[in-house]
Amino acid sequence: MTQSSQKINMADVARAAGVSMATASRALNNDYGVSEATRRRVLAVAEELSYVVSPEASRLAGGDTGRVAVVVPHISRWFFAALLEGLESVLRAADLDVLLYHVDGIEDRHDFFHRLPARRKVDAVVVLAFPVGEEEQRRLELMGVTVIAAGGQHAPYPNVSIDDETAGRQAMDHLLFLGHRRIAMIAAVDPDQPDEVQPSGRSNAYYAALRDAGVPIDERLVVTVDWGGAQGADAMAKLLSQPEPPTAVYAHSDEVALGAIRTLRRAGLRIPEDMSVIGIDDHPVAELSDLTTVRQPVREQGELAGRMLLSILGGEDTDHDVLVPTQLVIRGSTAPPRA
Amino acid sequence: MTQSSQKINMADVARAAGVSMATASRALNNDYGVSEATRRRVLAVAEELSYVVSPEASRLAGGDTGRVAVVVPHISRWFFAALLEGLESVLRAADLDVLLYHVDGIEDRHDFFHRLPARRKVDAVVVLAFPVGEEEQRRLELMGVTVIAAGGQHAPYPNVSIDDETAGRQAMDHLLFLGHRRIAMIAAVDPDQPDEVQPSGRSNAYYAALRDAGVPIDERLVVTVDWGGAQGADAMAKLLSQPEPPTAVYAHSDEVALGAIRTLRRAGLRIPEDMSVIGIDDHPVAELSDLTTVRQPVREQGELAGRMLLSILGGEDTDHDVLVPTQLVIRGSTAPPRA
DNA sequence: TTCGGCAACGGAAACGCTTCCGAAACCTGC
DNA sequence: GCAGGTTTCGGAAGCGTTTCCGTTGCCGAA
Repeated sequence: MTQSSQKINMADVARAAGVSMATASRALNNDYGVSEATRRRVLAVAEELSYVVSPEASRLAGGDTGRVAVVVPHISRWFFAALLEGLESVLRAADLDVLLYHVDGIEDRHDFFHRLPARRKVDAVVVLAFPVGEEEQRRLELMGVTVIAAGGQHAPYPNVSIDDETAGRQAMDHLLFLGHRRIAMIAAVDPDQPDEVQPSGRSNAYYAALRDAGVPIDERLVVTVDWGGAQGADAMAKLLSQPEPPTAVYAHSDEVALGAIRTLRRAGLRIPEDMSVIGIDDHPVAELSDLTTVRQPVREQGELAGRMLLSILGGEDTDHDVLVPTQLVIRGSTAPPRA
Repeated sequence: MTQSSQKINMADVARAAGVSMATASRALNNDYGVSEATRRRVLAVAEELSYVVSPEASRLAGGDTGRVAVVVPHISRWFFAALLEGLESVLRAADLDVLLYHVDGIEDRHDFFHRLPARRKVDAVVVLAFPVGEEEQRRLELMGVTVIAAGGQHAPYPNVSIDDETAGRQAMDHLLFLGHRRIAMIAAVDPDQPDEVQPSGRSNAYYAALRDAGVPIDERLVVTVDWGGAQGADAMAKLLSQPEPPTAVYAHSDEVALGAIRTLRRAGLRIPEDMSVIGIDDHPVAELSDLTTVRQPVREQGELAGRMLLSILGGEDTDHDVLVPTQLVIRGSTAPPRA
């Protein structure tokens, strides 16, 4: 049994290597002031004894925790998961551990900011894709650590995200360019977020695009639903029940768009002949469903946020806000309206 | 500024409450041997001073770390994310912190088991949905902590998962019941996993079901691809290029099935009239795509694993293996073959 | 009144490291 | 050969808790 290895500490290693603990510590941490020969010897002994420093003791004595808290409102939705994946990869590459905090729903969220379970446990916190309210900011401040954000909007912290309004414009302009004039919008809101802080760039884009195109706005063509495919399906039904349905639908996300498509299919309508549909995100299934969309690089945003954090932690200056570009991806769900 | 709160330690609290550190510690930890009045006083002072114990110091002196490592091969795939979500929710409810380790690809995986970055940092590790090789088991043992698994197969650890073979049988039996005889299988393997440890329950089900139904096996109807929608699409194309294509397709997962459907649509074939398609998992988009599938409760598996871990950590006995039931969900992608 | 027992509490020794500071050993150029 | 500088290294003081023992004070029983 290697059970005994549990009890080995730095003193043992130092003794076995014939050096003091001070030197052993420096060697193990690749610190300055140890000859190459000594370092190698210490490292060899450590390896031999299968020794690893106790993070607890190390942190108690030394400085930072080597951990960062990541706060996410959802895990199993692709967007959030992809963001997390990108972030985790760069943080772990930098030997930072990721503490995952899923704030599931408004109550859980309140609890998180109130109890601050990550307090004293991390060097930084990354807020993933949700807007932080003012009171919540004040709570976060109590932690006294660096905070950055990714994937969200209007964050008061250093932030990487896309420009939602631009993305929305790319989608709308595509539909307009194809000749559509009766364009509906299925706006999606996250029921888990307080209303006041909901970003609205994707909605703004709708109105701005129509205005710029000189198309009058018909509020009956705007449906707001909770985020999700099923809700998108319902919204589409609502749109189809109107006396003068749209010829195209702009959905705030691909999932919502897919829901809309299901309704259209069930109604016997063909896509894109009878109705054009466009989403945002470029969710993996968008490609499988031949859905035209606006792509945003999600994993990259996570990675970028990770690098941003690393450099802030390293004391470097960085851009406060990084905007990553989005891009129209034309597939088979959009076409000019029937003449 | 509450900056000063950073420096407060238990000694300060003890002093302010007029007790010794020993008592303060006991009060803060709800330990035995403190009068109710004293405890309340200490708690009040702590709250007042906005004090929280230093986890590092606490762990150094005391026992466990209050953390558990979760190892996942993928994050942005729905199945893994949902599993993680369930697990995280119960662990965090039990005040355990979740350390996330994404082993991305075979190299990263090797590195993880070799360096054991979670060593000495956690009380337990949860292996999420991937088979652990023998050498890897040996490495894990070095950590000297509890290990459990979820969502995977044949784990040598306490485990919660579905019975893949049963799930596969449910899918196959449905197709057979509908009258299909030429049934193809699109088998999916994870390119990130070593071949030897790939579970094959879903494949076994295919052969067993056909055998039991007295249908001769045609190996040309079996296509094995890497996991993923695009690969499913390719596989379907391969199947369609045969002189005598199948009348139904059994895909190892919904994503793969969706890929197959895209190919079928592009080929102008109707589903289910010209071809039945069935998947496994009940991915959220399966509903949106009207895909018949075999549902497995994913989040629940994560939660179950969490509870299992909790009771093991609590010293209780638990079932070593928990199998959660799967269920056929009939939607619009399957029908009897054309006469 | 005395004494055993118990609840409440305090002193102080770990826990395993990092790092300040000083000492020793080595090198350089003259 | 030596002053002065540069490395390399060791001693030891923390870091902020938990917990083992002991002590004190109080109560009821003898």
